[in-house]
Amino acid sequence: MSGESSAQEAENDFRIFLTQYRQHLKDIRAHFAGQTLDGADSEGQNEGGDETDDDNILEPGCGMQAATVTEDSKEEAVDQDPWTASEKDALFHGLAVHSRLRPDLIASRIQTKTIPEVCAFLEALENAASHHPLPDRRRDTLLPAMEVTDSWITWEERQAAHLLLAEPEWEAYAQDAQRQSILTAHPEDAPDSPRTPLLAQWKAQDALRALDKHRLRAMARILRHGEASAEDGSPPATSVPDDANLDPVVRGRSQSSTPSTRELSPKSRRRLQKRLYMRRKRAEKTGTEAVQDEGLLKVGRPAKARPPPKKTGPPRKRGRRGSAAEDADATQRNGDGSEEGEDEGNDEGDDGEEEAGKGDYAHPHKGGLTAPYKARRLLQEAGITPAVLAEHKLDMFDGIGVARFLEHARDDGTAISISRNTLALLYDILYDIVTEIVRRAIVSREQEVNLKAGNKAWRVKNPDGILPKNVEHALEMMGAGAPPRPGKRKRSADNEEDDGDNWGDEQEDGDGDEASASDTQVTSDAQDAKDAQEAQFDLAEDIYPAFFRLPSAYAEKHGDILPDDMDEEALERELDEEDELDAEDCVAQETYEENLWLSMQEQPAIN
DNA sequence: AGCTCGAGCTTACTTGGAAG
DNA sequence: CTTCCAAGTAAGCTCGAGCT
Repeated sequence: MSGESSAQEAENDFRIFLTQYRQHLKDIRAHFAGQTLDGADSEGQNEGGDETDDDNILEPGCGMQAATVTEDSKEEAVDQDPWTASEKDALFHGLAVHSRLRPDLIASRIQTKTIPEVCAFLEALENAASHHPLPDRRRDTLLPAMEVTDSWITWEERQAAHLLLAEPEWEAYAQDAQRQSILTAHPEDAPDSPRTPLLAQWKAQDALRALDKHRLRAMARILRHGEASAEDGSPPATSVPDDANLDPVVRGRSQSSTPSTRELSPKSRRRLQKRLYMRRKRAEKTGTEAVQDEGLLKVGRPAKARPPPKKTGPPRKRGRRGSAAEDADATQRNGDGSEEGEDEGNDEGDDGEEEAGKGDYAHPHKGGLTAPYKARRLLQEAGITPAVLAEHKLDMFDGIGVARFLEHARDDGTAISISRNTLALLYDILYDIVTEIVRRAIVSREQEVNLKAGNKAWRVKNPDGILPKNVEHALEMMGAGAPPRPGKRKRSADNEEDDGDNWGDEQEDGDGDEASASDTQVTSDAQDAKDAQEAQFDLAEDIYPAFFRLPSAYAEKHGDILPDDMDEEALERELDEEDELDAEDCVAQETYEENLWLSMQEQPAIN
């Protein structure tokens, strides 16, 4: 057949897949919203239809306390905090989304109830259900799990690949349409039109949507500049200063800060001394004069002069080069202004390209802006400042570290990026975890201080301070072991012994020096390596381990799995039934897949 | 405190290829 | 042919760590 008809066929397949995919998406969203497939909310519906006549009793919105579930279960379910209607709503919502086996997830959804309280409520519900037995439901009335053949999976994979390509385009289109409608609602000539701030906001959003390694590095640079200006006490820059616009001398010393040596801490003083020493050594090596300014120098390779243009011939066309390229050019030239030996290069410049090969000049063939510079320029033009990054929750992670992770994430060298939303989500997760750790550490410390206050044998030096061991205790309570402490690379044997002794001492009366606890660490290299390896595979699940609750009905039957007086005939019968059910399921599966293939032949509704 | 080494980072240069 | 692009590379700076 012709390629045209096969293309049409593929397009039709994709439309069918899309219809199914959207339905599936809708179902999943309904599930997580706690709704049943027919769109009704899950209120009052327990899993497996556990309640029949009790709908009115267990209805979450009825405002009754859990203690009123049944008379018999009153004792178990009574607790100090009666369940409000909204809490019961949330509980049934959670039951629909998760299951009765995961009270931890349900409790986290309710937020105001603990796992034991949820367990007590579920127990009460089960007791209530046991007093109102359900009609015997045969297993063959339940829908089997459907297994499809490889050919269907291959077909779905193919369609999914198409979807993956098409989705970003659709999203962009939908967003454009939305923005256009907003702009239409706000005419430009209207007084106090929010168009300008909106456009600026959208530009920033677009610049930060997909963050590749270059943008991540540019972000890290912006944040670093922000921090540096904050430390200097200078007003925060509204945007990253463009080096090209700075005076070369100022730029060379842009990070210079010259505090008096006497004001410096011993650590800073030593750092400064080393810095100056290294400058002297480098100057000796190159035969130049060392810069004795205490501030930081401009890092990076110094720029060479460019050879002058040819005296004959037409002037070079510079039409398509952007202004930034001109700026970069200027940067490179200006950069040399502060360097030693620059004058010679300029003096000899009139000799033209003859001299270019001698190394005094840069190569006459000048490159354009490279990707890192373009990313930097893009963010600058979009008005990305540390405040904007903070607003988008992008100031938590080190951009360089994330960029390096992305670089190593794929072996095939494919360029990949990370979504702004993903980073913001990680920010939220980290925020939640750290908040919980801090909360538990404070509680741990308060309890410890209270306990010790009643006994004169204990001496608490700093009752308001949180100790590392409190944090470790908090981590233990959350099911995560204490992270490996940062180790030192090499220590002499005697030092290690000293540390070992101190470690024990400071564990006992560590109240005096909380901040320097990391100095007291002693772990063997092998242990460090092992811990590091374990830490590498830590996941969020390790922080919050799953809490399973086996319903009491299961626990009671535990002893009867293989009774001694087993009825062989009954067992045979049950196994035969099992086989029959399996056979029926297989037939159902085949029918199901046949229907799937048939549904492809129907023209789907295009939406 | 002086000195050395090396990692890590930034910046600019080089150069082959693509695009106009 | 000119201009632009971008990966790779060179050059320089800072700083941590460790030795003497």
